[in-house]
Amino acid sequence: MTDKKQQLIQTALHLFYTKGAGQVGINEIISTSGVAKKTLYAYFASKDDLILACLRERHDVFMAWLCDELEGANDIKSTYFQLFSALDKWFNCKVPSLAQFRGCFFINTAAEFQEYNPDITAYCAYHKNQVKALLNRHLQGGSQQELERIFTLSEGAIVSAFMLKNSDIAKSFLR
Amino acid sequence: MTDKKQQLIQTALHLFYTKGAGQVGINEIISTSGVAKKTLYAYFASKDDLILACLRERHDVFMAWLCDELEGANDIKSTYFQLFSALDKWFNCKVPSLAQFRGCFFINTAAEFQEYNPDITAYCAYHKNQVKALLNRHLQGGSQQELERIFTLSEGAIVSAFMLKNSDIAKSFLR
DNA sequence: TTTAAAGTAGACCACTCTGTCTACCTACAT
DNA sequence: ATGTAGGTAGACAGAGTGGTCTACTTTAAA
Repeated sequence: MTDKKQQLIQTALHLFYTKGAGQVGINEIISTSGVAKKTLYAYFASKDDLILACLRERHDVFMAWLCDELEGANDIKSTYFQLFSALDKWFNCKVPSLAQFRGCFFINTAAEFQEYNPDITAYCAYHKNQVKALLNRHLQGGSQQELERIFTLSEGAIVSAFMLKNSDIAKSFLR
Repeated sequence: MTDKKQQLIQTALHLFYTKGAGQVGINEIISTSGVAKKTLYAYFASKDDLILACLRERHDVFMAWLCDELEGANDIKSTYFQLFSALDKWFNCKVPSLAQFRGCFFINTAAEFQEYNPDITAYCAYHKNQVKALLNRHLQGGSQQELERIFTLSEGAIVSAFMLKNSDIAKSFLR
């Protein structure tokens, strides 16, 4: 992984996440990153290809963070508590690696691309399934219903925190 | 409200909802609706203005439907049951007035526009608050926590049904 | 010192987009 | 009958898009 490639991914991810992938043009990415357009197209076949790379990058960072936050949780109660404690930190911008909270990058991107680019929406779905699988690993012996409930509640919290600018919503599930 | 104006709103809403507002151009709207471009700009100041009109239209239709579905619910249990029964019908495309399920129009649109157009995101937030207020009216005497829980769970269900193409998710909260 | 790989700057192409404008066409009330 | 309001068709401007290409520069290994 070259220096320039990483530089492009970092810059693009930041812009895509804060403004929405559709609102950010290639020219903005190259001028912000200071990398030439030719170099961008040497590493990425298209803008969509770059978006996919950003989704993968975000997925890796997000999963690493969430894995860490859920460490040690081994039943419904502890998983539930640690999950919403983690979300609360995220919503209140206390997790530097996730950048300033602007909702879920995958939900936002999937909403923009709908079925225009199936690869992108498929990757967004993949991410959500991975999160769900991680939760399932911690809910040892928990029912499928419990998993569905905790996952869906966290999805709703992310969306609500973003749309209603209610960054303290996760707290209401901690009591 | 003129004939042509309604025609434009209906056509635009359908296209915006199924493809995403950003993916639909003015030219597609006029050619699909059979209304001249000049007429469109006689009724709407800009594309964003038309999007706002579509959000308002969708809000009216959606609230009328939800109001109806929640009729008679007067405690936590009945509200919860009627809400998720309604969502299940929506997800499985059994509500003609809401058109084929493609997630929440307001969440999708807010995700696309982020802060690029504050009027649009503000209206999307307004819609969610109205839904929440409606639920609150049915949860007579219910705690704020119960309201937050049921609202957030339904938001999560809408997002999950769309992203994971899991149209039966609402059923798992009925048992 | 030479050579090749990797990068830069930015002109350029073909296309799309929103929004404006001209020219013409009804329908109908006065 | 004529004027007016409301409509159509579509050319057009101006800005912006993703992506390609040429020409030049830097870097570093052989």
